[in-house]
Amino acid sequence: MASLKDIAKKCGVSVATVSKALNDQSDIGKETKEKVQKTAQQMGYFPNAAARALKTHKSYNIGVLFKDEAGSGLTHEYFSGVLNAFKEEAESQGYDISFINNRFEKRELSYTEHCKYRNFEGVVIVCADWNDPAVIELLNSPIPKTTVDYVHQSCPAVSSNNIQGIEELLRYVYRKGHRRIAYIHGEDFSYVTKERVTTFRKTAEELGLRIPDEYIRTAEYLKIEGAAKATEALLDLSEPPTCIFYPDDTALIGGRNVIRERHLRIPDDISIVGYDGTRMSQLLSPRLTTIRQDTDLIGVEAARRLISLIEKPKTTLVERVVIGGTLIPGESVKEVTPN
Amino acid sequence: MASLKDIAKKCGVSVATVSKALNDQSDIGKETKEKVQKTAQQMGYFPNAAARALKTHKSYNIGVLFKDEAGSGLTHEYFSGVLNAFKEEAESQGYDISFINNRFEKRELSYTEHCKYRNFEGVVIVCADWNDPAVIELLNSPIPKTTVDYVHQSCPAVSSNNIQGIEELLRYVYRKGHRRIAYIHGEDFSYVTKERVTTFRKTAEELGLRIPDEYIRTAEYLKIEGAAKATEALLDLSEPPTCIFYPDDTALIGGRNVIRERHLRIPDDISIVGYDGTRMSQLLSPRLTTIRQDTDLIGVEAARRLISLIEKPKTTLVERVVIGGTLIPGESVKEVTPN
DNA sequence: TGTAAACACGAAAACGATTAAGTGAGTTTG
DNA sequence: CAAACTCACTTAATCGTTTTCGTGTTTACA
Repeated sequence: MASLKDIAKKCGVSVATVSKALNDQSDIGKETKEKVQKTAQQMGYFPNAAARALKTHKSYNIGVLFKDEAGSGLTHEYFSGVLNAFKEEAESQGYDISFINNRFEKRELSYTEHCKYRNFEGVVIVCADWNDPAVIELLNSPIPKTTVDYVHQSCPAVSSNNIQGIEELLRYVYRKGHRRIAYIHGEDFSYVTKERVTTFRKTAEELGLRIPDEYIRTAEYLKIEGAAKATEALLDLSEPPTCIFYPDDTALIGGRNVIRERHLRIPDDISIVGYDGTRMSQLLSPRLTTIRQDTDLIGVEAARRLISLIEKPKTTLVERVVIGGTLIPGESVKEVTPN
Repeated sequence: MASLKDIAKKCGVSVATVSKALNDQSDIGKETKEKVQKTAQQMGYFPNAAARALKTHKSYNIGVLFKDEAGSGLTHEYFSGVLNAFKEEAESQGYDISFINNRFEKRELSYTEHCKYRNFEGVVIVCADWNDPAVIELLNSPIPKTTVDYVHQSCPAVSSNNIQGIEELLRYVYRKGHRRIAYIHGEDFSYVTKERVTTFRKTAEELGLRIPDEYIRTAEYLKIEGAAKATEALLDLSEPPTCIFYPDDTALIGGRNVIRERHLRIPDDISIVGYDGTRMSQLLSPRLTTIRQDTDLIGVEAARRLISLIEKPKTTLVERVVIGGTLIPGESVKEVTPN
């Protein structure tokens, strides 16, 4: 409400002086500066964001691209966890968070245009269709940006360490004595899937495991049907696995249901492991063995990188940041004697 | 990038003319208007949000207060579902969404101040500590606002219909033949709990059910421990219930685990019902009998009310809007013969 | 003591838009 | 045919900041 003008009047100085005093500039007398600052405090002054943004082209506003499709966005624990951490960190550094969209008045706007319209200083793409031309345009735009769980040459990327995660998980299961281990993985085209599958194969080799082709199957992330089907197929094999890896904790439920229907006990008859460390995974009984992705750290790191890119573009590295996950032992993997 | 000035230059008219032409004002010749609009289109013009906000005091920006404490905020399916729907609806009406916080540069700002600073036109409070003085200040501020799941005299409130939900659930269970029905409800101080418990008691009376006091127990929302404990107590009764109501789908898991540990089968030995209709509830086996809260409709309705309040403050009713839930039969309640 | 540098502040333009008021040309009207 | 209107457009002020440049006063130094 109170503006620089009001403060200026009250202090008997010019608007320029007030502005400088509040911005702690050098060419202001100590006394005046203090007086102005005190008055501003008393009047409950804070700058008008619009005016400041107009003049300085700094909005202290960060845009978040967050497309919620088929329950894999905002309402999904992993992404919303990342967003929440991102928000906290960005806010603590003085930035506000807004959602990017592609609408403006009655017509459409590209994401990039929307960002310019709102003077976003940077953008984090947490969850999006990476093949969408509008997203690609945004990636190629000069706006500072950071991606989560997707690597693009134009900007820093923060993602969880799938290599370490899968390797750790597989070695853990191996130590528990399992040798017949199946992997139901997510969609083939996904970057994440590729990393995980490659690592799975490589680690298996290192351990001297022979993984038959029919042990490696595909099922959609976050959907139970595919995992259920794949589980059926695995259980129907003449030599079924003793342990099954699932794409994520949610898809795992599909397999878990099938196993229960067949009156097999987890982990006595068959062991299972998930991925994500969702809240749910630890509520179930037996608790899931899974990898907790560190959504907090991912979010915080993404925010730090982005803000660094905004504030010191020259010295900020465009690199991939990989955040390690944590193995949660749970109770869904049984100790067996290797056969 | 392109400003009114650029368009003006290109069209050989004044800035004012361009502004009017684009805002479809009346005192502009048809030809000029078309020419300007076409040029603007070609140049990829869109207004500068900051400049416009500065001049008009309209930011087309809505603030969301969303405090994530102990996993009950952004990362919770119910609230994030509401937020997502709110976002969609608000965006489709030309508003953008930002998060409210209480930080500004190095110091703190109240929520109200933050809203003024950012020129938010309205505020939706989705999830907050309603006893926090800062929240109360915001509620009492003149900023247009809407609350979700909390009723305050100052603004429209959108909430799910707990009365209908509990009544429907209880009548359903009754029809299935259950007579010994226990209710583990959420924290006593909560508005939602009060409504639900009152309704439970009233409906029970209407059905001629006698609910012993030890059948009504308290456990925290969204936490499994309390529900687990309460379940133990219920199962230890000399005459245990045949069906247990839980505060929500998540807390229910606590009870479910206890039941499984005791080698009781759901629903054959005991029936259970949840509340919320979370994704998880339908993944479990057996699928939960629960009430799906219509987060989509709640979000959309909250957005509509708020925007209506912003755009036509005189004619918008400050009333409570109650959104009905949907009974999801699931498989966790068994048909029994009443005893 | 004279000159230069340092200091403290103000005037004014600018950011990009909106809008009330003004202006000149053409049109209507009595 | 002069007065009164319309129409279509321009001028200029304004929103609240920031920032460049200018100016007057004080201090420093030779």
